[in-house]
Amino acid sequence: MGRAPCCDKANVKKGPWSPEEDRKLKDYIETHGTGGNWIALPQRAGLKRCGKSCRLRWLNYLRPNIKHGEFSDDEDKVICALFASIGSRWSIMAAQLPGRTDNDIKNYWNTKLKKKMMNSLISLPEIRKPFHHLQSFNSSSNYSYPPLSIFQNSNSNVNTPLSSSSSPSYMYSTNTNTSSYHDQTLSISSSPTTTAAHHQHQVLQSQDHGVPCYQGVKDSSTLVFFGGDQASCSTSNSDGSGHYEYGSGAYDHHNNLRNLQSDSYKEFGGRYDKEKGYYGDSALDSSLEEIKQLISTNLCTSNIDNNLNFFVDETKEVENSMYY
DNA sequence: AATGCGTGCAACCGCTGTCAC
DNA sequence: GGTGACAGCGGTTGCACGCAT
Repeated sequence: MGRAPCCDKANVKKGPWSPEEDRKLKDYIETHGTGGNWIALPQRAGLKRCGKSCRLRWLNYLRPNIKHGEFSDDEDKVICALFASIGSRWSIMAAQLPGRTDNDIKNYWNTKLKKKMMNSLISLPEIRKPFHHLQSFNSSSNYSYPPLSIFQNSNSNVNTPLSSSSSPSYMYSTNTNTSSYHDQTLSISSSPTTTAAHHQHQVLQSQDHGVPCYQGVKDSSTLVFFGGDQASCSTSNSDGSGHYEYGSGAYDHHNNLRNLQSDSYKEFGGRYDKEKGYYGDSALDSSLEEIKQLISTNLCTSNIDNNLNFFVDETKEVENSMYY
């Protein structure tokens, strides 16, 4: 036999904490500490809560020196850099950001920063620079990213080599009339304000299913391509409706269903589309690996701090451009 | 004013590694 | 050595709030 059950699951309160419960928990811990035993704590503190719930409440909300509110530009930089380096290791990120909790960082990334980065990364000529030396390439290329070492002096845990799970597959072109994108010469966009968030973009896609499929977003001067696998190929929507395809399928966050058959999205970065019956955030989800790789590559190819500053500045610019 | 929708975030869920029994 | 609880973590959900229609 192992240990006794931690608590009577049927007899503990769930849901939001009341001010009175907060006070009891805070008073108890400030007086007695946690004692390294969260399971026994609620009973001792006079709370009808599971120890796990108490721990979460304390760590995420009641603990001293917790920061609430807006994340600073510097914090944005750190989160982006760490995400590129170690992925969704929120607790490690929290260790680098005093006063922030893993839950806070996770929420911030999922609701704001991910979209900011996505909007920024897919539209910025500067971000494409690391790829300029590649005349042409596809998803089978052997290009590999060097490990990121930004924080190696502050925390060895975050100096983890990048994932090698997938190879980059991006192509950029100023040619707006091409339906087959292979072996195109890479070039820098001449349009500084190009963004995939502009609403009238038209969907283009590779017609050649014998090689990795590329989907692009087209505006008057620039194409931005994101790599994908065969599952991301789908029929083109060029009806000018403002809906466009992106990524590798719609992802339903609430039901954990991936719909690889979907054929359009309401809007880049959007949420649930009742008309279509699925979520638009999938564009972001399917490109997370691209975000990580783009951030990593950009960071690794030139001065890190300059690039981080660049991220923040350009993100603001793109955000502003979306609302003109 | 009523309703619907999008968003942010607190809290819960479930998994994994560790450790007590 | 096996079993099962604990602690910690990342993913997911539910709900309140604000804004748009």
